[in-house]
Amino acid sequence: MATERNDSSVRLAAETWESLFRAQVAVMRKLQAGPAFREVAVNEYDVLFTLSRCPSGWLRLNELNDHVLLSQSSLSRLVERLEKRGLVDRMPAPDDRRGVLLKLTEEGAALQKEIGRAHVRDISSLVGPALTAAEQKELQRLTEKLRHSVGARPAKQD
Amino acid sequence: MATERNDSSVRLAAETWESLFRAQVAVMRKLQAGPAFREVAVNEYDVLFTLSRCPSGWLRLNELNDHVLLSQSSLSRLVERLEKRGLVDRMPAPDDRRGVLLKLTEEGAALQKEIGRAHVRDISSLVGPALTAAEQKELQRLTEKLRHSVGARPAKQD
DNA sequence: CGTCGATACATGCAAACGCATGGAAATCTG
DNA sequence: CAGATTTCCATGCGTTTGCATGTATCGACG
Repeated sequence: MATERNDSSVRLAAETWESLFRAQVAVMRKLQAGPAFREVAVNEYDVLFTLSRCPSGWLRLNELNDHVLLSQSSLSRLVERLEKRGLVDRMPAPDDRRGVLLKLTEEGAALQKEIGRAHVRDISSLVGPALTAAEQKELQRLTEKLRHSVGARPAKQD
Repeated sequence: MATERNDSSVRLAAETWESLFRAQVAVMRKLQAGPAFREVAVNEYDVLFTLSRCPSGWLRLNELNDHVLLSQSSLSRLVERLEKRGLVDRMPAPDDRRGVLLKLTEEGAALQKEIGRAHVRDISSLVGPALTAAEQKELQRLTEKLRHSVGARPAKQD
């Protein structure tokens, strides 16, 4: 019975998603317009950011692809560009010779920090005035819960 | 003092945004993979959807652009494609001859409904199990609040 | 050990995108 | 009302993206 859903609950889920999506669009639009994304595109920064948050420093291309809204081939070429710009280093994975490990270069880490600072400031100036601290915490909790539930699910039955 | 923000509040806002963004990515990834978006891309469906929700039926290209995360030129060409496929009608705006009015054709409206149904089902199967009804309502409230606050703001000072 | 399917990444190619710009119409200014 | 400025949409052009496919490696199985 948990999987059975009536009209109103289906409608609620759809409206919730649409609201989340539109909010994301609205915020993203402002962020993109800011000066922080002159040098690197949003997807590129996203990759740099994800690499910067990786504890070991090295990350598989594969795993990176789970965090970014890009196809495998596009990510492959995006990383290729970042490498040519000297922002990331590549290395064949030691335990799986199909795999590729990625790591920020010094320059890449520096650029990420620099853009990250401006980025965070922009975000704060958008989100800060919109929601109280408690509301932000609650929004964070709900979106994390949503993400984990969605990510854990093994896709949808065909 | 309302505009002054300390480190922890800046960090909270950034973490909140990242969580929202990642949740959006996770859900969008699943939605894109579904069979609903074989015929039309997400951006294209978004346009059809927005037009379907327009009370008068006709919508300015200009206003449409506020809802979609696309540049003006890309939207222009996207609409051009939809027109060639017979999904939307164009018409010069009567009161402003620079403007263009858009409306779904019968076929476009039918396609939007068909895809919309599948889309809503997919969303429900992702969001429904993740959050309780109360949580979904709260998430909707918070994201709406965020969107309105961000949208109302006249962009950022340069 | 050899074969077969699955997985990880790269690449050819057409489609879609953003930036810069163009032209036409509206609006502002003196 | 003439000229300057702004707004709205279209278009040229180089870049980025996704799909389909290719190549190499891994893991499973007889």
